[in-house]
Amino acid sequence: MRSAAITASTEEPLPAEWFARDTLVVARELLGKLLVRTLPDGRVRSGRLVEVEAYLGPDDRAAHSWRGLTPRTRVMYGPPGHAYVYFIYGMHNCLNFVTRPAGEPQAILVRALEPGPGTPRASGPGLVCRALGIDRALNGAPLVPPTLYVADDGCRPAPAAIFQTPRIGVAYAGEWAVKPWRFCLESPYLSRRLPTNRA
DNA sequence: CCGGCGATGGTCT
DNA sequence: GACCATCGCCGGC
Repeated sequence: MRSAAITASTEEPLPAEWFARDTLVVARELLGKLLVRTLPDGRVRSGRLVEVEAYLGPDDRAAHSWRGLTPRTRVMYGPPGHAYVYFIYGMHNCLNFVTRPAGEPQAILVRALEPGPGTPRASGPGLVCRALGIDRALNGAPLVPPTLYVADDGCRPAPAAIFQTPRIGVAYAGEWAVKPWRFCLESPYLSRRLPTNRA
């Protein structure tokens, strides 16, 4: 496969329609794409996506939208190509990309990045948000430059470098807990090597 | 190296 | 008032 190193080649921001497709296809194709964040002071942080999880609400019991439309899940029901940012465990933010057309509450959680220049390690969903300076102020924001967006720089991971496991931390979700909807790229920056999936 | 657990507050019943 | 799509520390081996 092409080197996983961050390159300076042309970046093409992924449009909202790209995110409207089948969520599992979008999740797989997100691997190797660049996540770019411009901070309020103008500094840029970035990373290559190496670990994501698909949440296929409302049927998927592990998805926040399983219980339907609430103030928190409102953004999941909105149009694709937007950021769904939620706060958890009293101290961490988690970043998702909304997928599917409005009305279908599905999203993809960003779990780990291979950090780009000037970007701290981001091996875990809370750490991704800390590294990129993302909090709930960005909940509902469209994924467009320069604030926050996903770009295709031509990186095409070899299919053999991609693997799937059950999602992390959703053991409560019954049959949905074993769905192999965590998508990973072989990388030293994964949040964990084995899907321990503790409750 | 690993498993257990505390921190800390929003969300929903 | 229970639960939570987490993290990092600490102690035991």
